[in-house]
Amino acid sequence: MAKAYERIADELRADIRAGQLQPGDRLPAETALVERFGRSHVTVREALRVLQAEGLIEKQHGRGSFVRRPRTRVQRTNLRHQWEKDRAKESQSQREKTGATEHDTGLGVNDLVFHAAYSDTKATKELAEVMNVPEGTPLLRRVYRTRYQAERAPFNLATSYLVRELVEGNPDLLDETKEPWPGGTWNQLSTVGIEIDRVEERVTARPPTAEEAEELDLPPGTSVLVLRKISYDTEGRVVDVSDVTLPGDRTEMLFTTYLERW
Amino acid sequence: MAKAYERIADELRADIRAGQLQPGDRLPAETALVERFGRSHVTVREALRVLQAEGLIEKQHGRGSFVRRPRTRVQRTNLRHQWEKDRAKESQSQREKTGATEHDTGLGVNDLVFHAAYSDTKATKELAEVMNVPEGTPLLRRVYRTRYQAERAPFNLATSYLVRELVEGNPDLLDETKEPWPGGTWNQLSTVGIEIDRVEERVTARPPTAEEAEELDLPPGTSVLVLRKISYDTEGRVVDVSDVTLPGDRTEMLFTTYLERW
DNA sequence: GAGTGGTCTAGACCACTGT
DNA sequence: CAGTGGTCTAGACCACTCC
Repeated sequence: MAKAYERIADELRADIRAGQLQPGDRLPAETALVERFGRSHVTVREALRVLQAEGLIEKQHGRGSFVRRPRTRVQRTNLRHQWEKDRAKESQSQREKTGATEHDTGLGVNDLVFHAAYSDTKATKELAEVMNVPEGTPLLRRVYRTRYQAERAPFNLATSYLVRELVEGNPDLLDETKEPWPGGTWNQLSTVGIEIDRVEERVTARPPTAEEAEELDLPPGTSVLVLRKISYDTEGRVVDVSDVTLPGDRTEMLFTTYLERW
Repeated sequence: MAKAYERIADELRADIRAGQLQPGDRLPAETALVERFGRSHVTVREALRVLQAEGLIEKQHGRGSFVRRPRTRVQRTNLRHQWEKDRAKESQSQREKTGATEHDTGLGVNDLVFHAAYSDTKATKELAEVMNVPEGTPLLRRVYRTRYQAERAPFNLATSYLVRELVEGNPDLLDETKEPWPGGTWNQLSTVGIEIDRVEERVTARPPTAEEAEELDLPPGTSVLVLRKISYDTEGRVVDVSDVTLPGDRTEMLFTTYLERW
């Protein structure tokens, strides 16, 4: 015999898949479902919880439960790296016009709110290994939050680590008030003679931590994409390690790989 | 005043983060927690559910709740595409020795169990758009399941779509009993004169559907990585579209992008 | 205030695991 | 069998939204 909450969930799921309940539609109230299925409040809520975990519905306190609509996606492509590198060599006025995020989203500079905070830190064992420097090497940590002007929550959380010694030749690079820097990190690095040669990006997925869910305003039933980006310069040194957390339900990452011809 | 289940979750979470509860450790029994916090069974379970959704703990019916250990990861890199293309031109005996999955996982051919099923289908509107063919174009659908010999559940679900007209010149390509094909799809395509030129991969993350959780044996509190791989040949045609579902907690995707020098 | 979902209780019984 | 987590009830009250 199937469990009661599963039968309820199955029936509602079928209604959604069949289109009897359309995206945006409100589900019957919990009290109505209690009536309809002859089960307790707790059991009905368990069924809704299953659907919520599948990302099929969204609950809104005081309003109701709704069939979820797909969120508009932000695409992030690895073609941006070449674009960023090219941009780093352009004139100041040209560079001021647009940033990498605008490139990805198609939005104007004025639609986005940008926040940066710099701090000094030392390489942990794990970071030291990735960056190929001794443990304890002084690093510059830069924390970024970017959000749409119209929304409260940022749409990504980014932390970048630079080797302090490599960048302190230009004091402006240690000054967070210079952000947002026209031309981005790769222009910053070019001022101290560093040219990026290749980028490695490692992608995994997991449910958000409590803190991430809070900060990114993620509803239950969503995942985050975790991206670690490692930038190598032309001498093979690791010059930047960035950890980026992106909402899984609104981010699409696009990677293009070109192959050698036969 | 904080909610009771949140206070319980916070306390247990702190214990885990502080290392008082190590990965693999069993948490106190629910009845013990009911005692300790002076709350009802339901409330304690709500707290554990929060931790489970964060992927911090794993519940095992009849045994207890345990602090989760990180799962061993499978890395999937885009360098494999060049590797696969190179391999497609090697001798039959050379190609038989190893497959792309073994390349990724470092395992031998004998550690893996491979299953393939072919069927005929027609391009849906969505697929037709991606493949740049008319809606209804005959396609060959190929469904793959790959798993470790020692485990029940496959570690990915893959579906590939080929334009039937492009491949039917070689009847062997329509025969699922020829799988696993030494040298993989790109060798198969080379037998009908197709050379792959570039690969686009789109990555998103979301919670598993009920069916995926079932088939991949995913515990609650995990996400899936969804990969759509589109292969273009040297004439710019889309020759393969593959949809792959990967467990987020054991898959790391690595993409390397090379840049032009200044 | 009416209607919605959210939290909580005290208790019962079921299902699974290990001895 | 004892001990674990899983399901379920009937009811109370709280918190939020909207009119």
